[in-house]
Amino acid sequence: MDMTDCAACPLRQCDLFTPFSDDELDFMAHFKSGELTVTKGTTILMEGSNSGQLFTILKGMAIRYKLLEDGSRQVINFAMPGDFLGLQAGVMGEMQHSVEAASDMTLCVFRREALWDVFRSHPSRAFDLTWISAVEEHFLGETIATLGQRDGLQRVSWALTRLFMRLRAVGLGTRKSVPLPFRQQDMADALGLSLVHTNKTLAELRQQKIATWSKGVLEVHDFDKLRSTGLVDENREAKRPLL
Amino acid sequence: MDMTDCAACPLRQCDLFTPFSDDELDFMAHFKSGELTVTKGTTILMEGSNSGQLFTILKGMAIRYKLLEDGSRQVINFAMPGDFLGLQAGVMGEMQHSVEAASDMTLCVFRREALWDVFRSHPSRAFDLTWISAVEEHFLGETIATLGQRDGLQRVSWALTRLFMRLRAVGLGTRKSVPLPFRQQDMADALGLSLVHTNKTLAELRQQKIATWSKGVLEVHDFDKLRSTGLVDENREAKRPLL
DNA sequence: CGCATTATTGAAATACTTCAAATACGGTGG
DNA sequence: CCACCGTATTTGAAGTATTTCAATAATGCG
Repeated sequence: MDMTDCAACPLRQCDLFTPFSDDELDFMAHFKSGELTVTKGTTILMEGSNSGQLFTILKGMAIRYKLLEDGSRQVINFAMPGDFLGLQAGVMGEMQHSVEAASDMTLCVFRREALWDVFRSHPSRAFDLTWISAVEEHFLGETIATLGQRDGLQRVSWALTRLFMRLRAVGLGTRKSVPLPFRQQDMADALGLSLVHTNKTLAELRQQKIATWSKGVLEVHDFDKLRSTGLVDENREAKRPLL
Repeated sequence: MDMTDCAACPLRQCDLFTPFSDDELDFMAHFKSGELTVTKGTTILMEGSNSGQLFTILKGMAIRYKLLEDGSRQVINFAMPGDFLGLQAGVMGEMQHSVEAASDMTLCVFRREALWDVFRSHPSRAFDLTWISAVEEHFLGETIATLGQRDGLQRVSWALTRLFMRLRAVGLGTRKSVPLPFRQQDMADALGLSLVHTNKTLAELRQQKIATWSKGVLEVHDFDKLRSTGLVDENREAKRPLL
């Protein structure tokens, strides 16, 4: 099988993540049951379903979202390489949101039953799982603060700043640009803004030579301006575990 | 010491929570290091701090919030009896939000080091911790959807519905009313609305004889109307673990 | 009783939405 | 390689929910 060896996993190199011990590495290789390749548009996990699998994103990006009763869609966040998918169904028995591939993707697949083994036999990795969950909570809290307290320009700047920082941290793009394969509609649904307003706000950032997002690529011309407009604080992201 | 025995803990009776096995009960009693009583207004946990303690709320309610760079405040959510506080600092090493008592409270206190014991020696309880974290994530996702997609009346109705359901589930209040010791400003900061608009929206719910929130008590006159206005679906809350 | 905090109400200002239509883009088949 | 079609982006203009400003009334605490 043409499967990336965990030992050779490029994500391990990113200093966004805490390093693996040899033991942990062994276990991950055992935990891993395969690799999945999906094309843009594929639904990876479905709200209400109880997938038998858990994933870590190796390549590509995805959209986590909820559909509301009235047909509108809320994008919860954007998932990137290194992100873990399916933990909710793993512990609660049911996904609370759907996940759709925004680009072609490669995913590391774990059997759900293996989750029990983690808790029974690898307490430090179980701890890491909870850690990952706590990190997720932290970002959701920040999102709530953004939707609740910031205006359109601040929201868009916040989102672009965070995406840029995260993508750079996993080694994507160049010094001032990163791939960003979403539609403006996705961004609008993430920020609770209308498509039209999102578009006009992006136009303003472009016109002010702060950032340009076009054809799937985000170019940041003035990072500090973008960051301060989005009210994102300067200090670097804390390390977190990778599964 | 005048401390509630875990075996006698009234929260265990609520069918919102999964039942305890005798083993689990034993462990919890061991895990518990004391009880804390605080008065309204006390800051229990502080953003950026690394508290040595974890808590389960036994009595009273609290506000989880973040202060933003520009001075505004976002209330992340309201914490009620049965909620677990401090897990973020426990695993990530630092709180990402503050927690302040909205009424006089009684808290069950756990030593932070005990968290390690849980993962090392009690895998099923460790699993529950992750479960609790996943439940938290679920609610934050729902909050994001509310702030992003719903208008003022829907937001207020959503919040009152959830609070009412949750408080009833932990045995508080009567059939149609529950204690709700927050200020309108707290609700406004939670929903991303101005105080004035929140007030006018509450006035409308009152005038329409749907719900009245006054002097720390929420009376729900037409639950189904409130629920449907807030676009909350009918199915009952899934059980979750209690720590 | 008096003071500080919280709730209430009216009116003006505005950020954002909705509607509508034009333009650009990307992929497909001829 | 070009023509075509569906999807995504862009722009203008009118409408509206919500904010902000400002002032009064009620509540609760020492």
